[in-house]
Amino acid sequence: MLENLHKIEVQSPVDLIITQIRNLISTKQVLPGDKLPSERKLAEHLGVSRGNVRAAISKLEFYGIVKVHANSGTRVTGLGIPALEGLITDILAMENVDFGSLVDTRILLEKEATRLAAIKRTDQDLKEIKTAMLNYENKLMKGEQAVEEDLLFHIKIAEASKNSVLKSLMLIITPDIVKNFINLKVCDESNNRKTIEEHRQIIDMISTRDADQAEKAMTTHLEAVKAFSQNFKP
Amino acid sequence: MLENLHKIEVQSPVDLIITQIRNLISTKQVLPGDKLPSERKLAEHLGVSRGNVRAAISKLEFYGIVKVHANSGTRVTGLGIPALEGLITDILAMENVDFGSLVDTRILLEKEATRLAAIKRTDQDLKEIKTAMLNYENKLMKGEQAVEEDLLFHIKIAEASKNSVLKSLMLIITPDIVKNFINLKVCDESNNRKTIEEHRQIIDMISTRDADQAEKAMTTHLEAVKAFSQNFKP
DNA sequence: TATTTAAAAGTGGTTAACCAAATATAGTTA
DNA sequence: TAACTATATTTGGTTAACCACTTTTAAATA
Repeated sequence: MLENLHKIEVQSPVDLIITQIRNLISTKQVLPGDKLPSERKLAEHLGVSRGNVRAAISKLEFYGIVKVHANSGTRVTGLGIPALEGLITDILAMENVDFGSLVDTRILLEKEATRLAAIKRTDQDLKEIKTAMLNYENKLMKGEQAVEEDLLFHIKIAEASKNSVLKSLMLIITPDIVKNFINLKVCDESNNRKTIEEHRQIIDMISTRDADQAEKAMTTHLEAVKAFSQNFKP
Repeated sequence: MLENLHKIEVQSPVDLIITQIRNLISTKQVLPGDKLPSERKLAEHLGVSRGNVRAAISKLEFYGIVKVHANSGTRVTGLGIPALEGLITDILAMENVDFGSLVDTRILLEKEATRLAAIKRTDQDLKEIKTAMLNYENKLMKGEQAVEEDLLFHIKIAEASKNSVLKSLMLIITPDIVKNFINLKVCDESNNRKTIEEHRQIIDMISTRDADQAEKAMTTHLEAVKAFSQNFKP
């Protein structure tokens, strides 16, 4: 009997409001550059409190959809209406992203980061990467999970690439990776020794500034993760 | 005389609060899994209103640093303390990213997106890409700027790649690209004909499902942009 | 009529009080 | 003593009033 009950979609007030405002924009009732209705009017029309409208607009500003000007108004930014069609929902939906895409994209970013790191790393970078690696190994030796320490090792490499955007994007997808790893219990204890060896090889190649080999080592390291993820596709 | 005046760093209250909370976490006064002090106590200690603390925590939740539980408390998420060291500031600083990194990373993402699009595109995808291209051309013919339409063309390709993360990341960096393009007045009218031709080649290769040639065509298309950006490095 | 000026209406920003749910505490009972 | 219960406290969520600044409006002035 219970299987006939459908899961209730809890949709927070602010998400509802965001949807409404998006409609306002995509139906061209508000053009880019135009002012959004004031927070008070929005609140009254939507039948919610101004605080909720405020929170929704705050999110919208995060996504770069609108720009609030103190005491003056909130304007829709120039990024054209057409692009907005699916934009907001897509970014919001990133939370429920499929693991395969996540791993593929991670590999793409990390390969490039490793290549660049081999070329542009400073001695200080190398030192920090090694420290991160040791932190990972130590935690592993104590028999604890070390997903976060592992990720930090990779982020340090991205840092050494001197490409700030590359690093930022890695930071953005990192929480999702951590979440999925823990959910799926990816951490295979038997692979620890192999992982440690692969890390050391990557560092060696970065250390000797061999970009091609560094990228190759990282690719090898990540392909195992990808193979694993494919076994868990729903 | 005026040159002796230093620009005043306007730092909004919430950014200050975020910094304080970050310190609280990175100095291990609050461990992952621990509850953050209540909003009221934070507000009192920091000498600000609870609303500001609320806004700061909201941002922190966006970044995945904390998770708020209604009527119970706000907890620091598992993503380890070490990674937090520079995380928040880095993401916040992404607004002032250097154009070179931005273009490099865009090329990286787009090459992969184009490759995948050639393989995985549906007929519907192809149709939408062509529509986006025509929108771009039409606006160009009217002598208007068409940065946004250009970007939308590229986003449609990312959509066809069927890799949601890839698309999301492109959406994230798109506003920055638009901003910089407009600031630098990159749109070179003399290149219009060349750009249109390159777009058509990319579509042809995606249409015939030739992944290698599609990626190559996209690379050619973007290299011009990269060359331009290097002439404008500060 | 064109320009200036002053008042009023509107804006986002901020604050303090109140709400219901979750939690901790003390009291009661077996 | 242990388990349960009722109460008090603490929590994030919500609301409405107030603030300072901006924009609009309309009146006064040249």
